[in-house]
Amino acid sequence: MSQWQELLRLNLVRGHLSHLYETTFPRHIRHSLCCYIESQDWDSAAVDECKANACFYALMLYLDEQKCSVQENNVLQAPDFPGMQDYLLKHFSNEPQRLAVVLSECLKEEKKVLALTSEPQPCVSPSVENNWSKLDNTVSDLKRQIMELKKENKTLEVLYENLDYIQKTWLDKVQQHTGPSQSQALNEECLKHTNFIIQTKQVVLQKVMNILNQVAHVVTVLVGVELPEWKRRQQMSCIGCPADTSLDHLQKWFTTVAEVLLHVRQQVQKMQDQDKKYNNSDVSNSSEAIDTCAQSLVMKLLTNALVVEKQPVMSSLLQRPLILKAGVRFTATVRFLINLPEFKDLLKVTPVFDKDVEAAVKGFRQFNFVRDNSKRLDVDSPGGGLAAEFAYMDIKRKTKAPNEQSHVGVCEELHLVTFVTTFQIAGLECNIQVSSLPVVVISSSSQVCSAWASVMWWNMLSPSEPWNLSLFSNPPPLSWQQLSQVLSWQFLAAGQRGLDENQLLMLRDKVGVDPEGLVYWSNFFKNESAWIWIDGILDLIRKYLVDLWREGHIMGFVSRERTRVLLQEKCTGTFLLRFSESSKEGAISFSWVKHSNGEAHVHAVEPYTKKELEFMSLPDVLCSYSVGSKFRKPLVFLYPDIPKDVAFGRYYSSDLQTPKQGGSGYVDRRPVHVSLLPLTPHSPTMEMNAEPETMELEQWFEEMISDILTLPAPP
Amino acid sequence: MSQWQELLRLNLVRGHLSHLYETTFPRHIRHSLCCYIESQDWDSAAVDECKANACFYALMLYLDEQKCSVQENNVLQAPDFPGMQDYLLKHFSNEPQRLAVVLSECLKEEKKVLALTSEPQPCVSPSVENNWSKLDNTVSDLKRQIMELKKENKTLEVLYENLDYIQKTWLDKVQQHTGPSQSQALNEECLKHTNFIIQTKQVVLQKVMNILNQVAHVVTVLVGVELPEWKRRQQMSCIGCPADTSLDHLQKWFTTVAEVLLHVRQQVQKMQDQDKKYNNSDVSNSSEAIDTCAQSLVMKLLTNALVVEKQPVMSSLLQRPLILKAGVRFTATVRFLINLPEFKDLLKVTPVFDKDVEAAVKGFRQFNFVRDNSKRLDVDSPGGGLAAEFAYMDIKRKTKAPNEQSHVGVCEELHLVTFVTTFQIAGLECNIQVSSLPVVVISSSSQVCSAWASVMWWNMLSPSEPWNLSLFSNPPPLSWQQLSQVLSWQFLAAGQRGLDENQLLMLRDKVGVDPEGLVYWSNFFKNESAWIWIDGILDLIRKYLVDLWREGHIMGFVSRERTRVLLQEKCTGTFLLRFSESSKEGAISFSWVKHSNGEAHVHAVEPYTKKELEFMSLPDVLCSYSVGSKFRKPLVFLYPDIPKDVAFGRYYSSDLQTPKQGGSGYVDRRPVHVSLLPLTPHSPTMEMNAEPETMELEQWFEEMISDILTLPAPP
DNA sequence: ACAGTTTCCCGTAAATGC
DNA sequence: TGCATTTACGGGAAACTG
Repeated sequence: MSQWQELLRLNLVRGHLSHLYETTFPRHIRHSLCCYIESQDWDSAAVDECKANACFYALMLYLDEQKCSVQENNVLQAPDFPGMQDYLLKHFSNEPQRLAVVLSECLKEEKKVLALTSEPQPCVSPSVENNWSKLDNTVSDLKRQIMELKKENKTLEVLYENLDYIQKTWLDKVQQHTGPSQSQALNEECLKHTNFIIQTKQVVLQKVMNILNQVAHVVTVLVGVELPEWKRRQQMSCIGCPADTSLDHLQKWFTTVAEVLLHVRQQVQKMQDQDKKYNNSDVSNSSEAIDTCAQSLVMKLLTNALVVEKQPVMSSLLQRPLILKAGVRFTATVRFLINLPEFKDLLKVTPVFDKDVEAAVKGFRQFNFVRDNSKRLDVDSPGGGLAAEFAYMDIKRKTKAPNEQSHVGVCEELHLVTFVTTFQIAGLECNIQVSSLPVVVISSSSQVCSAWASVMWWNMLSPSEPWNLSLFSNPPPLSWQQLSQVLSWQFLAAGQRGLDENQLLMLRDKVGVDPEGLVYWSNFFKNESAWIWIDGILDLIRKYLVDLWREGHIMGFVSRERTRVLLQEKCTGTFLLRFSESSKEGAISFSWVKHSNGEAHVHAVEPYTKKELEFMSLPDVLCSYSVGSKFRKPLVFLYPDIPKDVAFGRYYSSDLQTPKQGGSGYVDRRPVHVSLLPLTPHSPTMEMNAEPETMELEQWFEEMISDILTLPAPP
Repeated sequence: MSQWQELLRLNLVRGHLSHLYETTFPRHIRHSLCCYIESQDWDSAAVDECKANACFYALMLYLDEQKCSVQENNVLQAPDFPGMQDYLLKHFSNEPQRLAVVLSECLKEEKKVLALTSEPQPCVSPSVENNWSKLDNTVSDLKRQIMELKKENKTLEVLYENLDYIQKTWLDKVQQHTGPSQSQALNEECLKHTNFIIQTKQVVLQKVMNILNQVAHVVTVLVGVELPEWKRRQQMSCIGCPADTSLDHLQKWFTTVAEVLLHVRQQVQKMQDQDKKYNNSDVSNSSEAIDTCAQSLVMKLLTNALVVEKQPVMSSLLQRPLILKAGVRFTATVRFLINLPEFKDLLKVTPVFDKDVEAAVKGFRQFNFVRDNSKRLDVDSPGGGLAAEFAYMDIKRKTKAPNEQSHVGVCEELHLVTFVTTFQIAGLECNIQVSSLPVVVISSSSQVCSAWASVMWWNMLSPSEPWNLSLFSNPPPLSWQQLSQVLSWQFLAAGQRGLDENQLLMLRDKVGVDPEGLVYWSNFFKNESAWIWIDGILDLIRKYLVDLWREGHIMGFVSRERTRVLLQEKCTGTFLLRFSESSKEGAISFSWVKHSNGEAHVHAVEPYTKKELEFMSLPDVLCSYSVGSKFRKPLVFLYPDIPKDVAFGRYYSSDLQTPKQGGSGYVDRRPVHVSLLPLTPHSPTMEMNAEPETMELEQWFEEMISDILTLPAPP
């Protein structure tokens, strides 16, 4: 199977990948030519113009062939090869290398997605899928069984009724109108029938018990395995893990099993009624035991059926759930997994803040909801399940209690939103509730960074209920393994690409890992912390560098020293992008190498801050950056050897070379960033700030000559 | 009298002028050398380096002379001529022309301030000052009179007592121990005394009436002229007029007159008491009439003594009072002009929103204060008067009434803050109140612009109470005369410089003035209005251009056409700064002239917005702006002929030519704005974007040669 | 549909508490 | 005093509402 087909099979062409094919390369071409594309070595072609040309023309040839082969068959049903060829010629014939870069990139991204999926971690693995289809089968089989049983029971009922009718209407008549022997025969016949019925009933009861046993097992699996696993997946998803948090399967299983159980109880009830009606007491006991059993299973299912489908989240911080700001609205969705008509509009759910939590004891601040947020679970259109979105919740701090004296910071306090409901169904009184994951309550958006550190830390540490809300009064360490995982997710969430080995190694040094591979909360988050620095960079990426980060053009986390080592072996003009280690606000710099007099000099530009990138995108900076009074361009190849314009060209704003004549009558202008190179450390300091690089004279004469040649002749 | 002395006499060296001498030139030098400085032609020197040098050395010589002449007298009491010389040498010996520019500028500014003051408008004119000293005299004379009268009354009282004592103790004794004739003589003597007393009393009463008459006149002047005039000055000051709003004089007059009146009443009371005591009823009538008269004068004074010293203003919009935002705190100060000990802590003042205003009738929105803002008037330290600052007021909108349906916009609704107080003094029950000027209530800061338009318009139109709060349901027009005045004030407030004739002419065209010289509210403020555009520019000046605007380097309001006309007669490289007419957000552009092939081409750069100036100050832009691939600098002289660096040099940031080596290890960089000049309209369009200006080749060769010569020699 | 108006809320700065 | 936390509010945008 081709890589593409595998992706399609697992339904992985979505999100980031889907976006990639919306913006950089037509998905339909990737689809139609999947095998051919995967057979070519785009990676080499991306860095070798000759190879790129060769690949491009090979592709054109291939398309020619396809066109021919199609014409022999049916033109209409075949892929639109001529269209594809047109597209490729139009977009890439002038720069085949860009095609190579794009396709190499796409294939790499696909591989990455496939790799992610096959990781055993909290993503859905094939073995899980296997379990799921087994459960699917089991559950549908249970439904089939109960439906059959229902039919049998119906038959039984008919038999009963017939027998009863016969006994009641004919037995007397026969006795009156015929002899006792015939009456005796009839009686015996009836008795035979009765016995048959009783036997059948025993069989049916046996079947019911059989079903119940199976149901009990399924319920155990659902409540004990599948639901906790979903909750863990949701938990990980909250902190950025690309996990499947769909409730479709669970809802189907819960619904069907509940349906089966309700049917069971209904049938048992019927049989008990029959028994009463016909004064059979022989089976009552066992049927009652069955009902009790069914009832307890129903209760088990019901009490676990209420789930927080979407954890509390503020609309402005969708990527960072579980952070609530006092006085600002947040949203949460609750779903009842048993989607049966009898529950429609039955459940009125009320959110309660810190229900049963003895806040005062812990010394936490206390909050409550400002208004009544109760909602009835109604059928939501897309999924068709019973859900309610609590969209206008906000909390307010209670006037401070005197003993409210916490020894943890506000972002280390953990609170709960609990959803409570009470209802009757099938004679059962239900009081059920479900809590959100612990939330952090802040009062200013400047605390989001700290709050998110808590959320990540806590969720990595606490895989299952019951939660320890005082975890941060003595926070356990996290293994670097775990921390690097969650950090990578942050970058995946912010910039659609995680962190690679080298980047993580650099971060490992920054964060401070103890010899046992553990990271301590105080090191990670408290003063001078690595996290504040990382979060600044995440924000930088989110706002200004998504494209470049997604495409992997930002090495980013690489030390100054390593930058020097990497660059000095490359040719003059090679550069790389790295995040400033000194700025807490998130800033990006570039370093480039210049060889002169046999020495390699690596320079780094003053980092660009968010404020500056607001004005001029990084690609534009890279495009126009100049050095010295002659405005030479020192940036040529993105490390290792990608021509600058190949990597960033598509993100340049309309070029300076073609001034727009917008009719406004104004002369267009653009900012260009210029540096005077400082004197290189090894050369003796000169008095004047003359151009320190003597090599330049030669280069400059070349430029001059070429400029003179291209100038229009003087009149 | 020298210009400087005139300024000092009128106490005009404050505000903008004072600031000027804090930042650009030492005030003490200006002061000590005032006549000499005013005798030189700095204006010519500012644009002629030779003259500037000459002036500088002449000044040095003058100082030398002064030094010598001083040494003959007393060194300690003379101005510090050596210090001045040191200062001037240190700061200007390298650039005498800058001294000329600075002094020329200063003298111009001084002239401007003098001119402003002598305008008849709402500023304090000499004739007014004259009136004030007259009032001063009248009032102190009144006080002198009443004090004298008090003494006389005291004497009178002693006489009375003596007489009484004699009559009561001696008359009987004399009758008993001596003969009736002696008794008769004594009786006659007493009668004579009594008559004398009665006569004296008449005279005193006459004097009292005389005083009262004078007081009545003063009260009429105070309440009818001075107070309304102060209120009008305050009103104009609110909308930017540089008027004197000090209450010192009024407070002094009110206080003294009230004191006089209270003394009058006290004395009259005393006399009435005497009359009662000694059973004289002959003067009672007239003294009672006097008291009634005094009482009514006191009441007239009291009811007018409460004033809003500082109109309601939000702390974040100090330059724009009378705009209140619901839910945001604002401040107002109330003063009681009668600063007598008996009023201390007596007045509890309560602010009420829209008191007695039938809001519902007009359909205006209704508001009220959130908390009780009552305050007692206490002695404020600086002025020593009775005042209270209401600092934490904020208002909230009432739940909307059903008939609340206004046909004017929210910024056209006018509301009042009324300050109410009730107290007893000298047996009088007083209910007095004073209202602020009408305020505009907004709900979002985006409405400030519109609200300020209303405030300006309204205050220009309504010189005195009673206010018409529904003025905007049918807003009268404003004369261009008035509007241009208030517009100029806005620029004075925002950038410490008003608008000149030419700028106003350009604005006149923008605003749209009808043939009768009237401007209509709907034209000025409503859709596509001039005001929104102007306000954007005010904001631009306030935030980024105060210095340049203050110094008059921004022509600003000048049409594109006029720019062309002005510039084409100047030499290549002459430029001027003008505000973009197309941007509603406030943006500034520069236009420059270039002569080539005998034709003058005037170019204008794409305007710079606030967002861009946030990054790079306009002087830096002007300094670094370059054109073409060779980065030529097209800006040389600020119109008419000020060298660029003379005008803007002191505002350049640290120069690109001297890269800072901050030890950070990063290469410093700076943005430079670059344009490719479009092809000039008259030359035929060329295919490639080669340099269109052929003149450049020659210039470029020159540059090249000079560059080669200054390069370090190759190794 | 739409404009005038209000609400919402981030991000920063200042105030407050501890 | 210094830090942690909360409050204030401009400014931009979304939401409301006639």
